[in-house]
Amino acid sequence: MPNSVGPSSQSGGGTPSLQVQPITPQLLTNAQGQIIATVIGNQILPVINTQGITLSPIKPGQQTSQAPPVSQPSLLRMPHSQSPLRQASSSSTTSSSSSSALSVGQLVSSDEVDGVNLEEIREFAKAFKIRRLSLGLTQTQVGQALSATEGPAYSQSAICRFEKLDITPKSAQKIKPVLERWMAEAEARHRSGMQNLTEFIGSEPSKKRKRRTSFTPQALEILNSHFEKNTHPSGQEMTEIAEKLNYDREVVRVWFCNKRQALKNTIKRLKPPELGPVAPMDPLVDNMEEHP
DNA sequence: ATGCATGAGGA
DNA sequence: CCTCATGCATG
Repeated sequence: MPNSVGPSSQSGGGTPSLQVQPITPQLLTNAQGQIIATVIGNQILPVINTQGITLSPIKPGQQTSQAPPVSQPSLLRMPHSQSPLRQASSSSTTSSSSSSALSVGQLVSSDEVDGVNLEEIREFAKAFKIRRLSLGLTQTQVGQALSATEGPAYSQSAICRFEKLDITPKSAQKIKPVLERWMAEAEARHRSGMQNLTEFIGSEPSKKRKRRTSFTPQALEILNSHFEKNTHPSGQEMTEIAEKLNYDREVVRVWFCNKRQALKNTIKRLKPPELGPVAPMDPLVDNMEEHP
């Protein structure tokens, strides 16, 4: 019997010390891959929890509407006369080219890039997954339900990537309100006994798409070695690579595009906010997350 | 969960 | 051609 849960070596009567243990929700699934329950710490909340959704860490100030309050980065106010032109209208994204680069002289207490609070995103992503599982819904079901409603729709892939934070901060910020809004509705309906969360509005016949190319391990090694030397091969170079490996040139080009993109997409492993009195310096922390 | 594909928008 | 945001298809 494979014990799937983590170490619960908790001898009773221990001293209530300040043991910081990040809540790591574990999922109990059956042979069909269906979620049976969610385990958080020492508590187990089964999905058949018809009413008592015991998790509502909604703190005051959390908007349920889709109005993006666009929290402004704490700007240092200059001891000067400011122009009385201050409009709180949610302006668009001020395209800052450098996402990761931080200007010197701008203290960033909470990590955020492109005006996105990664901290908040991380928090919501985790909460979302827990709430989704509490309703007994799969990523696919959420995706389908989302397509059936007004507003932006997202696929299972998108849901997955959001939960895993395998996306850019910008994307996360965009999808968050959508999921937030939908989740609120879903929970409301759930309480009403209405199980019609996975309504399926017929999908139109979609265009046929090219079959996915499957690169051989040998080809991948060649491609990767090229990529390490140069992430941006010239057209000429790509043509030669394609010839040598006997793949479509376009396929090779796309491979490089996707490869480059893969390196950028992820707000995991973006430096988490430094806690406490300024950590000396993190030269290079390679943090491999486990994959649940 | 992730790899390759598509398509819009930008130089 | 590239980057970016996303999704279909697949392991």
